[in-house]
Amino acid sequence: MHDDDIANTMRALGHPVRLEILRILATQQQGQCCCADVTDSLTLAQSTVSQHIKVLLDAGLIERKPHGTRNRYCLRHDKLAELNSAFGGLLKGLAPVAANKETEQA
Amino acid sequence: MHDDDIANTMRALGHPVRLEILRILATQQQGQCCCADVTDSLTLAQSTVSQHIKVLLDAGLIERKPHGTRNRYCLRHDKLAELNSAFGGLLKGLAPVAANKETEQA
DNA sequence: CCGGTTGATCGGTGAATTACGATGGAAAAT
DNA sequence: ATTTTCCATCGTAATTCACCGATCAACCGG
Repeated sequence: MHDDDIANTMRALGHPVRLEILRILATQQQGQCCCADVTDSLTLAQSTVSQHIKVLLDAGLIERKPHGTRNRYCLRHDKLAELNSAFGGLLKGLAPVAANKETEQA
Repeated sequence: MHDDDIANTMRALGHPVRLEILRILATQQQGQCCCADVTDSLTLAQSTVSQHIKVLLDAGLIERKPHGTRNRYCLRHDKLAELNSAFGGLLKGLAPVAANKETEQA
C-alpha cells in the first residue's frame, strides 16, 4: 500500500458520516444492510447517503451485492485488515528512530 | 476520542503530502526539523508547505517549538499513540459481531 | 402490463481544500 | 541599524466536497 492509497483510504474515513455508515454496516448482520436502512438512521437525504456509500465503495472499504430491488452492502474485512496493517506500518515508520534501532530484529 | 475527532485526524492524514511531511519529521532527529527542510524536499511552495503543517498542527499530530529564526517541528508521539488506539478501537468495533465477546456492554 | 419501491446518478449550490505568489514581522548576522 | 533569513499569514484562483432535489433504470407485486 502506497502513500497515495493510504491517504485515499484515510480521506474516505475522514468524515463522521462515513464512519457511522461503517458502524451501521457492522451492526447489521452481513447481507441485511441495504441503502434505505442506512438512510433512515442518518437524517440525510438518500442521495447524500448514496454518495457517501460510493466513496466507501471506491476506497474498497465496502462491497455492493445487487440483490433484486435492494442492494446489499457489507464491510470488506479483508480491506480493513489490510488497512490496519498499513496503518500500523505507517505509525511504526513514524516511531522515534532511537526506539527502533535496537529492537529491529524481526 | 469521538467520531468527529477521529474523522478529523483521519482527514489530516488524508493527503499524501502530509503523510510525507510526517515521515520527514520522523527521519530528522527531533528538534532539527524546520519548515525550510521540509519545503525543499517537497517541490512545493513554502506557503503551501506551511499550510499543510498548519493542518497537522491543528489536528494535534505535530508540535511547533519556536526557536530563534527557525521554527522546529516534531511529531507528537502521544497523539500518535492515542490515534493508534482510537483506530484500533474503530476497527474492533467494525469486526464481525460473531468475533466480539458478549461482554461488550461495559 | 402497470404502479410501487429501491437506489444510483445528474445538476446545482455553497463551503472547504489545495495550490500559488506576495506581504510582513521577528530574530540573526553583518 | 541595516540587511538577510525564515516562515506564518493573507489574498486569490481552481478544484473538490457535502448536501440537496429530481430523475430514471431495474425489479417486484398485482
